[in-house]
Amino acid sequence: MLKEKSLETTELRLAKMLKALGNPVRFEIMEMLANRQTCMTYEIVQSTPLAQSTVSQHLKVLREAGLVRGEVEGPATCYCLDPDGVRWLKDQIEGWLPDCCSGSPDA
Amino acid sequence: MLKEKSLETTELRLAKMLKALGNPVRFEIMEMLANRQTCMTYEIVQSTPLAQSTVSQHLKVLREAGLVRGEVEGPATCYCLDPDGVRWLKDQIEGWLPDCCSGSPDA
DNA sequence: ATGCTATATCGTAAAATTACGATATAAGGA
DNA sequence: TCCTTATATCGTAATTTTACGATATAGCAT
Repeated sequence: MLKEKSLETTELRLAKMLKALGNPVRFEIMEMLANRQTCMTYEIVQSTPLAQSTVSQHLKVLREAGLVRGEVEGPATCYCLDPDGVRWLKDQIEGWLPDCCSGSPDA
Repeated sequence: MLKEKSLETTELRLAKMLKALGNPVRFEIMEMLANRQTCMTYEIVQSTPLAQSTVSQHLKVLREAGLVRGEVEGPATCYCLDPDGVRWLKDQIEGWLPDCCSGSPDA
């Protein structure tokens, strides 16, 4: 019974991550962080045509999904990918594969 | 230059997949297919409170994203995950990790 | 305290997505 | 041919998401 509860929690967490990544702006932010390792919020804002408040909201969604981390650094905030979250996501998707637990032949 | 074009294509494909997975109904369909290996369309319809036309549209989105395959089987259609697409998705997400190309220490 | 910079939150209009019923298509069987 | 079954597509109403400006919060100077 406890197992089932945590399965549900796993599903919810996964669905939340995927929903966060389903938006093109948030996807671009993830790509940017993957390429640049870290970014100040204002750098992310500058890389888009959007208002600062909009980007801030998107960052919040990514944060709450466990995909990025924001560390306050003086008056600004430094964002980076959350490697644990991303790795977890990767593992979950891998778990969808029928042959996930045996060796992968040629991929 | 050709490389950049294909990078863009990669990004677009990835964004499309994630967008497809960002919807809770489509996510549930993926989970169902991952658990059951294959499903007839009407089985998927029965597993939701939604109209047949709605489910059909969701399946189309998943198909066009390269996440599922539908094979016509007599008068019905048999759906299953597209292992190539799912594996590709997993690899792309793995590529976001900073240590993706070295050995993973303890994960 | 005042002012400046960087972010976050709130309320709301605009845009996009979703779900539906109706209708079309396609494969078999009588 | 005419039904029946299973699925797909179309047009549109309803819901959800997004983007914005305005405003609040927080840190750090002067």
